[in-house]
Amino acid sequence: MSQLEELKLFVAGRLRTATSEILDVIDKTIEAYEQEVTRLKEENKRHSSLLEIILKKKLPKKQGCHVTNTTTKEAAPKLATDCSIAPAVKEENSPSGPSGLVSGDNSKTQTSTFNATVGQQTVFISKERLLRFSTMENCFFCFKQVPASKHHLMKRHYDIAVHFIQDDIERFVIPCMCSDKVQERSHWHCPCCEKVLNRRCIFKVHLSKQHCYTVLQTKQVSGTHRLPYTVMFEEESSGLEDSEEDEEELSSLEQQQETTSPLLQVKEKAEGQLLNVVEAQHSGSSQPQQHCLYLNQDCGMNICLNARIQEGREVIVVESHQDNGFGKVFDSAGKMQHPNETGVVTKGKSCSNTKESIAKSASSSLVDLSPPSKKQAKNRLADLNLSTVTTELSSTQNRDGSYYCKACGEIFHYFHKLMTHVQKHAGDKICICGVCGKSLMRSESLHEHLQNHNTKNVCGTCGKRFSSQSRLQQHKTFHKSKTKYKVYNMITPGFTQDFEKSKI
DNA sequence: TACACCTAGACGCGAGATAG
DNA sequence: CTATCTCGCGTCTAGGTGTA
Repeated sequence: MSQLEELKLFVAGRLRTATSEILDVIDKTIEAYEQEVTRLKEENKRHSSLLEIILKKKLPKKQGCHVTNTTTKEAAPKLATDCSIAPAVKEENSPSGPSGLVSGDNSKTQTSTFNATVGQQTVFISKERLLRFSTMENCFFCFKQVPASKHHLMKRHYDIAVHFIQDDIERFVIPCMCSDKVQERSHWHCPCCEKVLNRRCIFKVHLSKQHCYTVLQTKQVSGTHRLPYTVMFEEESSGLEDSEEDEEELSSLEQQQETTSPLLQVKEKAEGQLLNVVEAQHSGSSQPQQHCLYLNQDCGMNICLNARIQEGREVIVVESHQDNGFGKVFDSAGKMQHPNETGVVTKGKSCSNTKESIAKSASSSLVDLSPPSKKQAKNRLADLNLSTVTTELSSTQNRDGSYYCKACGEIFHYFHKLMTHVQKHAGDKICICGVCGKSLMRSESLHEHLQNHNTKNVCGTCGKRFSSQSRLQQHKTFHKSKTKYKVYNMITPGFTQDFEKSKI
């Protein structure tokens, strides 16, 4: 037997051994997996029956107590039939919690399509549902290896969740750090359109505008107000371990509800006072007033929208304060320039071969910048940049009518968008603010920037200036939410501890 | 047809909060 | 104290619409 044959036999033997070992491990894994599935099936059944008991016997009596309670009451029957809700939402309703992800029974109904990379849910209807993911193993929602402790889930996920109302049910979406992560940051999975958004505010706007959901302020959600009646619900939810114990708890909970009903009256009274105070704060403001505690988001998002619609576009007049040097603009030669009445000083420069000639003409143009009309200034800007750029980085129209940039090949459906794009290849800023001298890429950006100098967009609370009315409105909602909590604390001192650590 | 404008979203930065 | 994270904001980008 040659050495080659011996080697073959040796390798074959090793391969057989390795294969058998691998198969053993797989068998064991499958066996353990099946056991887990069986256990979870039983657990699911138990939880389902328990949920039925709770829904039948307990929750109808709590109607009108609190949002947290009504959500659970309505959640099961509604979610079961609501086809408009994303798979993740349906999955959330399953009592199996995190274990449901591997449950064979639930595999059909819980196929989460919106987050294929992880298959996890990020939409919940109660805090307790989220806390079922609590484990000392790695957090299910974090990309990094972090133990999913209760504290972690609360601090890193629940506390910054986005709460919204869908079909009269309060839900919340937690941020996750799954493999869909955007720039190593937490992000948000839209439960409706599967879109991944990387900013909380963007996600809230997305929910509000794209899906017309009522987005609640973070600190105004029912789960955050840790009144006794919400604690009551927590106890109820935490008792989902054993049906017998649950029956006992249900009876005790009924007793608790009776004892806490005066607290509910106090809370309703407090809400009434709160609304009065809030309305008083709104008086004198042009913003629409809101009359519902749980429509606070309307004070923010929706009011913001209304304001944008109602507000006419403002004419910006930029004043150049040359006495103190503020607003002075200098050309490349150090010569002071006078911005035109639009606050725009065009700076002609190109990366082309004709750089010198263009710079020359640009320089002369700058000197000659007597205040022409805005349109003239724009035309000059176009003369200085676009025409030059197009000669150097000329673009071509495709047969289908679209345009593409010869420099990078990027395709545009609109010619003017191509022209804007081409400016990037010129490699220089083209617009300079006549007030502060800041250079910006585009005239639209400059227009937005100029509103920083507009005294109209000043926050009355903190005095901050903003680039646009919408930004100011967005900022005002920040103050508004804080104000409400101050009021809330005054009315119901019991809340103080919860909000002491907030930004108030 | 060119331009202004609106809108949604991305991106970067600084400030502040918080966990370790 | 430091690293990490979120948030608010300014700016940029691109799709789309209205209008002169």
